Amino acid sequence: MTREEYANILLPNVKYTYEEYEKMYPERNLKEGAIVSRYAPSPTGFVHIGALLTTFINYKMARQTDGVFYLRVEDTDQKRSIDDGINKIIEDLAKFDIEFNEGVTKEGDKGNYGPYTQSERKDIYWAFAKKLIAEDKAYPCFCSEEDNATSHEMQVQNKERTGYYGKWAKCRNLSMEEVINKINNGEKYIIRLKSDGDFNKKFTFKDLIKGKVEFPENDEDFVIIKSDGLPTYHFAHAVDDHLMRTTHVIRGEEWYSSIPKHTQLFKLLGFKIPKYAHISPLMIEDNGVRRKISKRKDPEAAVSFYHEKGIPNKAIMLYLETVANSNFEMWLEQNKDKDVNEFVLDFKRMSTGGTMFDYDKLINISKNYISRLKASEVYDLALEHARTYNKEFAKLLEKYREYSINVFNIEREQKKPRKDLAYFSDTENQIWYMYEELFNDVTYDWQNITDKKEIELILNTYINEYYDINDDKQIWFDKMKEMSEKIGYAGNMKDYKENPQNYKGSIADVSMVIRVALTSKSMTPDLYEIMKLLGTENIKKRVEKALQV
RNA sequence: GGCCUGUUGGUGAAGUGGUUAACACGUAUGCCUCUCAAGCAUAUAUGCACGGGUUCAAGUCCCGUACAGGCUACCA
Repeated sequence: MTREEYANILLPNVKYTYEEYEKMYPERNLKEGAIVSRYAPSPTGFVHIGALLTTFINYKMARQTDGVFYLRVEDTDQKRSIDDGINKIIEDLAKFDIEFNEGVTKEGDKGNYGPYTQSERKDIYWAFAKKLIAEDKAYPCFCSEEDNATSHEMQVQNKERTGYYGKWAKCRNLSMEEVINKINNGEKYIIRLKSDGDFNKKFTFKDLIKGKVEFPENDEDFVIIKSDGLPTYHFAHAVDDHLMRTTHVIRGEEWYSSIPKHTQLFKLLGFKIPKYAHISPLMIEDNGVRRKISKRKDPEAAVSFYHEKGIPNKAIMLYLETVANSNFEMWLEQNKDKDVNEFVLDFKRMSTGGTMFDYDKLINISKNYISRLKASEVYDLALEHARTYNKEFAKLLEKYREYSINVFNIEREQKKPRKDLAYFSDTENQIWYMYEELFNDVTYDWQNITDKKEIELILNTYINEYYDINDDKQIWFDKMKEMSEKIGYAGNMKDYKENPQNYKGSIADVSMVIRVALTSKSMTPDLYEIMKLLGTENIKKRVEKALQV
């Protein structure tokens, strides 16, 4: 029996040979330096912030080099897969403007390197597994779970390294005849790699982010084909990334330790080793302990958390970009007029340790981002958020579209726009008083001036003698000064601070009374602009209402 | 237990052997034709985890310790 025949018995009914597959998926014809990268999730239907970071880096690297970014579904673990999970992932990523130019789409596969779903590539994996068996670089293993558990226990007891290697690799030296006999007896088997590595030998490896490192060679005969016939991650990674002609494998740090396995597999398969970049995880502080952000424990791990909070997706991307390359912030500062996409991401500037997830920073970025938008854009985003999370308020926004846009425009179109809205779940809280419908059960906190007579004096004097909707801002302010002085208040803060005993208070106190009467709040944006929008009728109504209290 | 990696202010970080350790966030105070926000100004590090060593000179190179993270599955 030749080794080819033997391989055929172990992995029967394979349609094509590995040589044929190699021909089917030729080298890509891309310009020098173009990066082919991918996002390869398990279809769990859930994108978390760490995955989004990794995906973004993959996407951006391909894009900035005119390369290819594709989506591959890693569903070799059927237990973890969720129906429709991949569609959810595609939708979520689209919200962040992450789009694929190849791979799985909602309408099926796109591109010439498919199928892009691992469960549909069984024949391909088998073809390459056969090659390894024929070359005596892989072998069937009949060990049961219990066998392995026993070995593991003994290894722990003897303080030896755990794993299926060396003398623990019981099936490694089975002869072809012994194997055939076992198969004829109906024994189940998996395929393991016949490792040629020596744990006591080291090799150096260069990671694009972490730099040069030494690893011991892999001597474990790890599984490449599982009992369900599907490949393990390791094997699928080697075969797929080779055949799909991936140039850069950019993935989470949890894979870093698998480098000895992966490079060995590529070599044994005769593949060119791709470049690797391992991204350090996003960390979170939990009771004084830093740990990797976790989907299960941390609400902020789920991308949906930010959606609910109303942090714009673009702001999240800006934050992730600063996490990826901290000089991005400085670049933004110096290139305000340029498109964000012009920023070039650099592996060398990525953090080698875990980055603490900085929520305050995210909020700050979001606040700045929103402040640079046009009022109509803010309106659109606010409405979109309200439609899902605050339906009543959404109705108001829709009913008063133009008016609402004007509200969002207060102190916006100026060189230093106002920055008080950081996320859209806060919208109503920020502007509710601008809507008559919501201005019902208000209470007034008059701050410094508590005497009712004074309040009446200020409001009446203002409405009857000074207020005119047609005043421009300067006149409006001059009048405020004039009135303050007339009724015994300092017209400007300097005078008041110099001789407080000469006045009942200052223009600030007078303005405050008007502000509270009109909005019921002591902190608002520019009073003049608010009044302009409220209009004479509402202003009079609100003053009356305030006087009745 | 083993194998890798990391450790600069409250946080993210710049820094790759040589003056007073960038910058941003946060915090505090002050300034401003009204409040708040913004803006501006100022302040905010027991000398870069700790202990040794190399060097004329070390966050910056070497060794050890501590702490943290990842991996150590027929999961990805």
